[in-house]
Amino acid sequence: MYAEIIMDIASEQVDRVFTYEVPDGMALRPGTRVRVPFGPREKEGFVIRLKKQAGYDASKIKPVLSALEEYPALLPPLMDLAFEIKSKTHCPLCEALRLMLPAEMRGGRVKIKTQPYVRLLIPPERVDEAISQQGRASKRKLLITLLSDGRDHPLDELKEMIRDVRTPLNYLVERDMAAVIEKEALRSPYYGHMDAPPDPELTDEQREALAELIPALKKPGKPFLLHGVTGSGKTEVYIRLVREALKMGKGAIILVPEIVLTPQMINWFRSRFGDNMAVLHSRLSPGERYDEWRRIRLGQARIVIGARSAVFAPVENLGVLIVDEEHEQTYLSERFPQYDAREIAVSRGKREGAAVLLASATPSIYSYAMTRRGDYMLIEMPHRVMSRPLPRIHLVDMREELRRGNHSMFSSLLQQRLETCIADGHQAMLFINRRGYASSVNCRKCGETIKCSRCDVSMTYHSVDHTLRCHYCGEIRPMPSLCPACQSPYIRPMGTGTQKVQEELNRRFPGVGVIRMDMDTTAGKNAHFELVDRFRARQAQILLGTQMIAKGLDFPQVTLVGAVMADLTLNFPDYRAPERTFQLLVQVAGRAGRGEDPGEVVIQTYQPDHYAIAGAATQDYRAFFNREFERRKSDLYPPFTMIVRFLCDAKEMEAARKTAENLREQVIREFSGTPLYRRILFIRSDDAPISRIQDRARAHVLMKLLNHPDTEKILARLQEMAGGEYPARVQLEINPASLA
DNA sequence: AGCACGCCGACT
DNA sequence: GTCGGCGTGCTC
Repeated sequence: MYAEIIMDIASEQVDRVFTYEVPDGMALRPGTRVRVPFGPREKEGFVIRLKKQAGYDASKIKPVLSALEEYPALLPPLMDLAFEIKSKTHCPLCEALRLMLPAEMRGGRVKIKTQPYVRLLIPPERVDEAISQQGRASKRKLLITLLSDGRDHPLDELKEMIRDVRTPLNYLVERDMAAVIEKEALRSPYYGHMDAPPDPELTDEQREALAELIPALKKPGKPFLLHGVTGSGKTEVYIRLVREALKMGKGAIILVPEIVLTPQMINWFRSRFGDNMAVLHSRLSPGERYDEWRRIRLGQARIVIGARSAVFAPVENLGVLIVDEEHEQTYLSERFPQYDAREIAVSRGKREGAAVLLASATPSIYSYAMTRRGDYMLIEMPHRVMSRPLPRIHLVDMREELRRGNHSMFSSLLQQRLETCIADGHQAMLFINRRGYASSVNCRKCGETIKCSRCDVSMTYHSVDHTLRCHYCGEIRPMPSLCPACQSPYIRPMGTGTQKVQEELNRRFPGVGVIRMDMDTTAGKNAHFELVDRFRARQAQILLGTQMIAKGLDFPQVTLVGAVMADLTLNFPDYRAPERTFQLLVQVAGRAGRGEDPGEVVIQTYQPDHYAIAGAATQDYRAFFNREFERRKSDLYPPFTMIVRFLCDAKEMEAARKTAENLREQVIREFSGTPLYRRILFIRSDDAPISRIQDRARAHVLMKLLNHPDTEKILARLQEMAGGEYPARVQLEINPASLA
């Protein structure tokens, strides 16, 4: 018996099968990971296929050394999916296969899950003496007493019994009276069972949605797009659908955009499904991730909730794949191979006969367009649960405010509504999509803008520590007092960010608690949860933040939501700017009025007539879609075309530019005069909009290709070109999330 | 990806 | 005369 093996080496040069002999008695199946001799070394590889005939010079064939697991790590349908990804993105097969496994599984260093335990080092006969020596340090006495039973105690357990146990423990550890040791954890990482709340009564809309969805578990057809307004109870639909799948003995995968943003959803699922559920996301420790993956692979957990990469979770007999907030950018992988988790979900669902449900309050233009073409089935839930009204939305024209002499960042309406909200004891959320204090620092004399020395972007002023920061590379510099170019003292911060809004709030509403949530205040591992908890516990009346507060959060006490500068995203140089603006504003508005009291939203803008902003104010998705769809068609943007680019980066701009120019010429030379050339609507090479990031110069070749079956051939060739040798590093991006 | 083999400059 | 630069080429 022989096995065709792909080496676990990410290189095009070994991206082909190698034939090995399977020793007698070794049970191998396709998908099993193996250790094999490869050249002078040993390597890991994947069994792709078994065969009777070697089909290769028998004297050169070596035997498989061992299987790395007793079960195939790759399920057959996921292997097929890897082949599909390879053919779509033209990456080595090994790279596609790696997506299916937790990273820590590779390289032979399978981590063993450990947990800190505390052990007392004082001999039993001297314990009493030690206790009496602690004087009035009651926590130390208690700790020694607890540990004196001779057992090792889990640190977590001690933390629950003694508040701030770290202090007495450090004291004992420093004096060699106790030690913290890592032991293999025997429990699954679960916090025990949670009481399931009673099932809520379904609304008519939820019932109708389920009536369409549940039959698809038995007889899958086209993917579904569920368009349900914020607060319409989509999560309950997911739960019922998953429960039906379980009843049929099938598994489920639920993708969420960012785990930290959806703790509530996780809790809901955990309380309903308990240990039958696994969670996969980047904040798990490597050991936890591996354990969760194994629980799924071995069938102990049939339900998976996770971020993007969970679409590859090894669930057998998959019944349903759900993509929550399907319009989110996070479903596009930014690393290579670049994949779109939504596309994978659709493909995997079709391959494995599972129902696919994409859902959002603000569907992506792409997915909604698919329902118009009849490729996806549309389900609508236009009303909130408990007949709660959608919040009332006010648009404020900030140009008008300026004309009336109000030069501040708060319109008189927002100011007045904030006052009322605070006086009524309610809570408010303020949203501004820029962190820091100001967008840039400019000199009023010479016009100089202070830029980062390593990136071609203006630096942002941070008032807390009076520094300038680059949001691309993290460089921090003190704020200068003189213009670096002309030495004049007339430099000052321009624009508005979260910090400046906070300062203004403190001035206008002295004594009112403000919590600011942005990248700067959520750096720590749990900072995000702590801030959310503090706001929920009403320790502050105003939550101020960037887009991280726009989504998923559910604070019943919030009655007022303000978008301080709604135009910020609209002015991004990106064809998706209107789509993003609309989505963000609708999501932000959806944070208001989720409890008993009705909500109110104030959107401040300089472009109240823009269809993205006016559309968000009326919450009319369909009208927005129709308008945006027409614009995409007339301006030739996706989904009618594909935006493709070679991104070239190098130490020197000259190398990046030369590479880009070379690639552009190659493309033209290759296709001009062929029928394929008509598919290339546009090609040009240029410095990238951000021409330097982290001290790498960036140039690109931007192309627009007409969507057509032929286009595949062009992409395949472009992919090959990207793999060539150039003075700069080259990456081919297809419909990238950003063109920066 | 490694790691060999392989053909040209500065050292004992 | 030898050590070593890293340019092509192979790994079942």
